[in-house]
Amino acid sequence: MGKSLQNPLDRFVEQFGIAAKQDGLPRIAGRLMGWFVVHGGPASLSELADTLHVSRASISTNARLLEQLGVLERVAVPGERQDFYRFAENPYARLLESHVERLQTRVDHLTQLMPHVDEAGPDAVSRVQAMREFYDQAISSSESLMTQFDDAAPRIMRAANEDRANLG
Amino acid sequence: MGKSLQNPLDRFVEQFGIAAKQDGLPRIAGRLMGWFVVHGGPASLSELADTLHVSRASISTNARLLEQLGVLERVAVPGERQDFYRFAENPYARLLESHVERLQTRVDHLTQLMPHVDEAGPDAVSRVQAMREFYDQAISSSESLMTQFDDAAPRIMRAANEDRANLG
DNA sequence: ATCCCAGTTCATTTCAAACTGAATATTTGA
DNA sequence: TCAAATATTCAGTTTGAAATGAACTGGGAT
Repeated sequence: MGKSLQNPLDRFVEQFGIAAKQDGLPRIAGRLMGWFVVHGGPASLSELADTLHVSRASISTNARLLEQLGVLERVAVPGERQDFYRFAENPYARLLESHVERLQTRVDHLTQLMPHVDEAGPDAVSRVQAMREFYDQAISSSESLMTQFDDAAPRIMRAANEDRANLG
Repeated sequence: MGKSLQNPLDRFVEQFGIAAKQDGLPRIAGRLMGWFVVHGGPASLSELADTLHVSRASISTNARLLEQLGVLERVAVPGERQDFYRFAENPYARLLESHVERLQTRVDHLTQLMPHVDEAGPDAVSRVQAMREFYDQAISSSESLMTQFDDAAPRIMRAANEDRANLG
C-alpha cells in the first residue's frame, strides 16, 4: 500500500517529485525541494531520510545537488554535530541562472553547426538561424526575469567596491 | 565502434538527442528534431529509420510525439503512399505553449496547497507565495516571448473578427 | 477478393539512471 | 590518540522508461 496521499502537504511533496523528473532532476531531489518549500528547515540528513522514507545516501547526494543549484543552504546549528540544510532565502535567481546555462549550451551547439550547415542547403541555414534567434531571445527573456528576483546583484557590487577599497 | 562524430551535421543531431533528455523527451525525439532542423524534410518514416539507425516503431512513435508538440508536420507527397514529415514552419510558439502548460500545473499544485499550508507556520505561507509569484512571472515572461514568435495570433484575431461579423 | 505496403500497437528486451547498503573518510569531542 | 558520530563514496541492485521485433490494422492497387 502506498503512503496516504490524503494529507495535502505530503501530496504536494510528491507532486513536486514528479514535476522534478519532467525537467531532468531525480525524483528525490524534487521531493526534497517540495518538503523544504513547505517546512523550510533547518533539517538534518537523518531527519529527512526518516520523513521522506529514503536512504541516507540518497538524501546526502540529492541535498548536495540542490545546494549546487542554490535551492538549499547548509547551516550550522549550535551544539549539533550534524549538517543541517534549509531552504535558501531566494533560490529563484540561481535557478534561472542554471536554466540560462542550459539554453546557452544549445546556442553553442548551433554556433558550432553554422559554419557547416550550408552543405545542407540554403533553407538549412535559415532554419538554424531561426532556431538560434529563438534561443537567444529565450535567454534574454530569462535574464531579464532574473533581475526581478536577483537580490544578489547589489551585494556583488558592494563586495566589488570593498575589494577595490582594500587594494588601495 | 560508435558512429563517426566527425561530421558536424551528425554531431549536432546527437547533441540534440542528449539535450532532449535533459528536458524530459526521449533521446530519439531529440535526434529526430535535430535532423529536421538541419535537413528540413519532407522525409518518410523508413528513410528516417534508416538514416538515424533506429527501428521504424521508434520513429513512428517519436515523430507523432513531435507532431503533437508542433515541431513536425505530416505532409502528403503526390504519388507516394508513405507518410512524410517535415519541420514545421514555426514551431517555437507551440513549444512555448507546452512549456507554459507545464509551469501552469506547478502553479495549480501550489494553489491546491495554499489553503492548508498555514498548518506549517507563517513562514511556510510566505515561502509558498513567493514561489507562486516566481512561477507566475515565469509564465508571463514566456507568454510575452510567445507573441514574438507567434504568427498565429494575427490569424486568431482575424478569425475572431469574422466570427463577430457572422453573428450580426 | 486478395495481396501488398505502410503505420501503429503491444509484449518483451535493453539499458541507463536512481537508489540502496556497506565500506570508507572525515569531523568532533574526550 | 582514540572513539563516536556523521557524511560521503562506491559497488551492486532495482526500477522504469526507451527501444525493439513481431503481430495487427488499414487502405490501395491489381
